Amino acid sequence: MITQAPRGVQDWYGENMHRRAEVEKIARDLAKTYHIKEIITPVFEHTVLFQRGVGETTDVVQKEMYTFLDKGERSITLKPEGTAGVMRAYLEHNMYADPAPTKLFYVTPAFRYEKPQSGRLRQHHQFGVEFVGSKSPLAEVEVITLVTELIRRLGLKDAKLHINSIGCANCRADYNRALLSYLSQHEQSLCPTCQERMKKNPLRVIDCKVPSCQDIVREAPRTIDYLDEECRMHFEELQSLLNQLAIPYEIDTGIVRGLDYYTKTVFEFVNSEGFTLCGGGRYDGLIHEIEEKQDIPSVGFGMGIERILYFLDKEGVILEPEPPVELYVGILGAEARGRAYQLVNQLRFAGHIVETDYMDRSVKAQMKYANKIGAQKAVVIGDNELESNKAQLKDMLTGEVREIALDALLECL
RNA sequence: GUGGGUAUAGCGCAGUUGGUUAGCGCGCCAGAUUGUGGCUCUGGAGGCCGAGGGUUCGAAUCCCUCUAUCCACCCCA
Repeated sequence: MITQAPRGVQDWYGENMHRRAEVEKIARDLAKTYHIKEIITPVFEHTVLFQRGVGETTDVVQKEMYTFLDKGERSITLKPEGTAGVMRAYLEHNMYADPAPTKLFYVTPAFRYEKPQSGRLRQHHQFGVEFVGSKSPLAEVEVITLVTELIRRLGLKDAKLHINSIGCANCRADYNRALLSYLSQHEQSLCPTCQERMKKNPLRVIDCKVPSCQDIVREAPRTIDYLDEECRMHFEELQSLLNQLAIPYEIDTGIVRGLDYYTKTVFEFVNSEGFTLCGGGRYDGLIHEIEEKQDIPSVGFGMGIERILYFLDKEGVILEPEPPVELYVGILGAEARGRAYQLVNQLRFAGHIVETDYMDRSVKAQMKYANKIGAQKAVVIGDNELESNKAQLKDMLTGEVREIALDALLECL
């Protein structure tokens, strides 16, 4: 039992660890070209931050958070998503006093108490961006172009941008009234969960995948028809910018997103089977939820790294492989050990990937090992080599051997 | 949260209607003359058959419970 990790969490090692590191590297490198700065916030926060930020009525807050009392009787929660903590840090460190906008990216674990299945874990990892301080649709465009390019660099082909506008608090009141009155006409035909949703958060009914509910939803009032003048203009401008940038998109009035903080723009990248690769949108009300005296607009998105790896795998995308061992240095005899090892480290310090023997293996076994770890070249260092300053450098791919001066080994790599 | 499948060596799998020391492939370690890999051959290590209980003379095999894991739904990332 103690050799088994808790349910829904996994270790990262070997090939999978390398693939994750590659994805993160591609994301980081791209973010930096946008002049977006990295931020790391704590793994846990005060519970109230998520209750207020993510929203009391969401599933995430209601039943999926890892919440506990610490020894000082404070209610603490492991972060279930990346945005709230970043916004807290933004306010705590008065980043609104810096020249606006503030552009931040993060790579973070996130914790949700859910039943694990493929593409769904209790600890997962997100790469995300928060663009704080701009109400311009160019902020959405910035985030969307970044994701578009990220998906391109990762090599994912099967991804389409879907956008929608769910309006602001002002439009929402009108819309909810219209939606509720429509839904109540069809209440009997809705699935039981949707009948529940009607009472708590009618917007969620839109997301339902039950065919009978989808039939009803198809005719339901749409958020974009209830936008006020400002929200409508905003959405139109966004589309115009996307058109100018030749970024293909589709308006999908079905996107509502699962977190309460979204306003105006919401977007998702989905594959042909309808699975979400990543999602985001605008949340102009979030900062106000955390600190009432502030009212600062923001846009962001989050991408699940595990999910990206899953889709990469599915599409058969091959990422940059781990660099191979350039040279294996075999050691022959205890007398040569110290000086051979010194040579190994000299090459390493010069930037080369070098491996050697720690197992006191025979030369034959060492060559076998060099072959198994995929070393490109191999050389055996014994007393003879150290005395004569000459060694046999073997190309492990072709089997060719050539004699080289030992102190010129560096130049042969 | 609801429903279904699975659990035998590091990995992938066999294991008859319950029957004695639980196998195979790959991998790992060692050897096939003295200082050079890949191919081949030989040998070796490695399993409380997921855990606990029950039925039985006898359980990897049948039954129950638990745990883990996978899949679908829900939700999401």
